Amino acid sequence: MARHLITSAIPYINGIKHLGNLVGSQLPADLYARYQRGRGNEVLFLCATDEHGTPAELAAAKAGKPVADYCAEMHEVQARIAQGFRLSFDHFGRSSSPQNHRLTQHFAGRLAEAGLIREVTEKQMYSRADGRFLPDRYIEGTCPNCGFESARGDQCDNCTKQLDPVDLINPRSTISGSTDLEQRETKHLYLRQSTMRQQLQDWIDSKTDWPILTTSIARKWLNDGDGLQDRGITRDLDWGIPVRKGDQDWPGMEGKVFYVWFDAPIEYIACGAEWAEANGLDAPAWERWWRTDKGASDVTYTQFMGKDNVPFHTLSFPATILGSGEPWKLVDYIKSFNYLNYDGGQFSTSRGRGVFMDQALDILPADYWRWWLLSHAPESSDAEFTWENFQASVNKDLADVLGNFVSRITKFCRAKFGEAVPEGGAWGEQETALIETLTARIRTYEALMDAMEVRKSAQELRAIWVLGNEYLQSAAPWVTIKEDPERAAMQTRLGLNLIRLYAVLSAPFIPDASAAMLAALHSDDAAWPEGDLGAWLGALPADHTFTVPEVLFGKITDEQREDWQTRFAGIRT
RNA sequence: GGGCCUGUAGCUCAAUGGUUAGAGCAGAGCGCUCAUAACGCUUUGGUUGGGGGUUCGAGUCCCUCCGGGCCUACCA
Repeated sequence: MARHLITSAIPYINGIKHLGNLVGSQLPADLYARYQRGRGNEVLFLCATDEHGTPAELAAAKAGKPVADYCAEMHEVQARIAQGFRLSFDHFGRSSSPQNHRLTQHFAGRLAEAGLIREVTEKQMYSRADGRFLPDRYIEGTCPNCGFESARGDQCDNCTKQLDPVDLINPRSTISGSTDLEQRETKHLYLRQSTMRQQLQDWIDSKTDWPILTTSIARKWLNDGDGLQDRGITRDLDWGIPVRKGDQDWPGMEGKVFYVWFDAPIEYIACGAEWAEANGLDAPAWERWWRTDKGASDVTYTQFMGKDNVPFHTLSFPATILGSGEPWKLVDYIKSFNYLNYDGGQFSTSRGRGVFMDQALDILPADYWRWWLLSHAPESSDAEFTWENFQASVNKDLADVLGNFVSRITKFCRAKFGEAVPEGGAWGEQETALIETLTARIRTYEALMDAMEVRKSAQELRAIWVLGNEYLQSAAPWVTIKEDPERAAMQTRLGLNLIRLYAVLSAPFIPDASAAMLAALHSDDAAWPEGDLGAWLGALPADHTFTVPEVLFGKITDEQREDWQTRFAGIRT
C-alpha cells in the first residue's frame, strides 16, 4: 500500500476565496486525495489557513476586531465552506497554531546554526499616523517618470517602471492616507538562499517530470540577473510568530515576527502535528509522514498550488528544509495551475468580481462546481469561466449523460421487474465486449489520475459514462423483454451494476452524487474495481433491493443562467 | 525593459518531430421510445495567428512579426 502525503496551498485568511483560488489548489488536491484513498492507499491530506501578514492586520482593523479574533472567525468560515465543497482534508489547520510557532522558531534556529541567516540593517518607510512600517505596496504617490498620481511604492501601474518608495512625489499611506512618512532604520534577518543556489538548481534539474510551469518559474528565479537572491524572513508587525532562535531569545530582534512566507510552508508540517493532536495521536504518528528518519522514506509527497506560489515552494521552502540539515520530507511532485478568468476578465477579490465560494454553494450543489472546475482546470494555460459554458457542460455531462443513465435504468427496472435486481440470463458477446472496453478505459482513467492529468481524467470518466448509454441503446432491454425476459433481466442487472461502477469511479470528482448513487443501490461497498471487472460487475446479486433515486442533477435553466450572469457581473454586496 | 507561457474547427480543448491534425459541445440528417425534450448512430466544419528557415518529414524545432496572459523577488 502506497503512502501519499498531499498538501494544498494554504488559502490566505483575508476573506472568502473565489472559484479561481479553489480550482488552483484545494480542489485538484482533493481530487487526488480522494482518488488515492479510493485505490486503497494511505493518504494524509493537509490544508490550513495562512493567517499572518499585513493584509490580515488591516482586514481585522477594518472589521473592528482584534486580529486573533478575526483570524479565528475567518478560519471557521473557510472551514465551513471547505466542508461545503467536500474538501476532504484530514486536518484543516492554522498557521497561527502553537505547533507552527514552535516549528518555525526551530527552523530559524537551525538555519542560524548552519550560518544561513544574516542580519541586515536597512531603511524602510514608517508611517507615524498608522504606527507601522509600510510595505512598498502600501505607499502611493506621484510617479517620478510619468506623473501618474496613483503609482505604488514598488511599481507604477501606469508606466510599469519599477520604483522605490522614496522616489515617489508626495508619498502617502494607502491605509490612512497620511503623508506623515519617514524613513527609519530597522534590522531584519535574511535567509542566505544565494549560497544554496547550486544545491537547489541540482534538485530542480532532477525533477524532469514536473510541469513546465513549475520548473520554468523556478529556473527563472535561480538564474535571473545575479541569480537567486537572499530573502528577508522577518517583518516589523505585531501579528505573527515572534522571532526566536529555537527556544532562545534572538538579541536585537525583539518585537519582530517572521515573514508570512517563511512560516506559511512550515505550517504544512506543523499541520501534521495539529492533525495528530486533534486525533489524540502521538508525535510518531505525524513524524512517520514528515521525517525520513522516522518512517517517511516511503512517502510520496505532492503539493498543489497556483502559479503565483511556485517560487516559494520550489526555492524558499526547500532552502529552509535543506538548510536545516534535518531529514524532513522534501516534496516529490509540484502540480501547479494557471489562473481561471471570469467572463473575459480576472476574478477580483478586491472588486468583488466573479463567483466566490460561499455564493457558489448558495446557488448550486458542490458537485456542479467540482465537475465543471475540474474538467476545465487551467493546466496548460489560463482558462475561462463563462456562464454559457458552465450551463452547457453541466447539463450535458452531469444531467444528460450520467444522471439520465441512472434514471433510465432504475426506472425501467422498477417498471418491469420491481425495485430489486432481476434474476436470470447469462452474459453474451455484447456484455463481454462491453467489459473489455470498460476495462481498457478504466486502466486509462487510472493512469491519467495517477499522473494528475485533471482535464483528461474528466474526459475519460465521461467517456466511461457514455459507454453505459451505448450499451443500453444496443442491448435495448425494452425490446428483448418482449421475446426473451431472462436476457432483459441480465441486461438490466448489468445496468444496475454499472451505476455502482460509476459511483465508485466518479467519487473523486462528484462525491455527493456518488454517495447518492450508492445509497439508491442500497450498497455501502465502494471498493475500487481492481482486477477482474466481470466479477466486480456481478457484485449486486439478484434480489438485491434498490430505490429509484431522486433526479441526480437538475438542469440549469436559461432563466437561472441569465439571473446569475447579471448578479455576479458587478460588485459583491 | 527582461523572462516564461500561450495562439489548432463557431466554442472548450487534444495531438513522445512520423499515416489522412483528433475529441466534446454547438449545427445537419437518421434511428430509438427505457429515460431528466433525454439516449444512440452518421455527418458538416481546419491555409494549426502571418511570413521565412531546418528536416526525408513541422501544429511540434529555429528566426521574425502580430495577438492574449503571467511573473519580475517588501501583497500574499
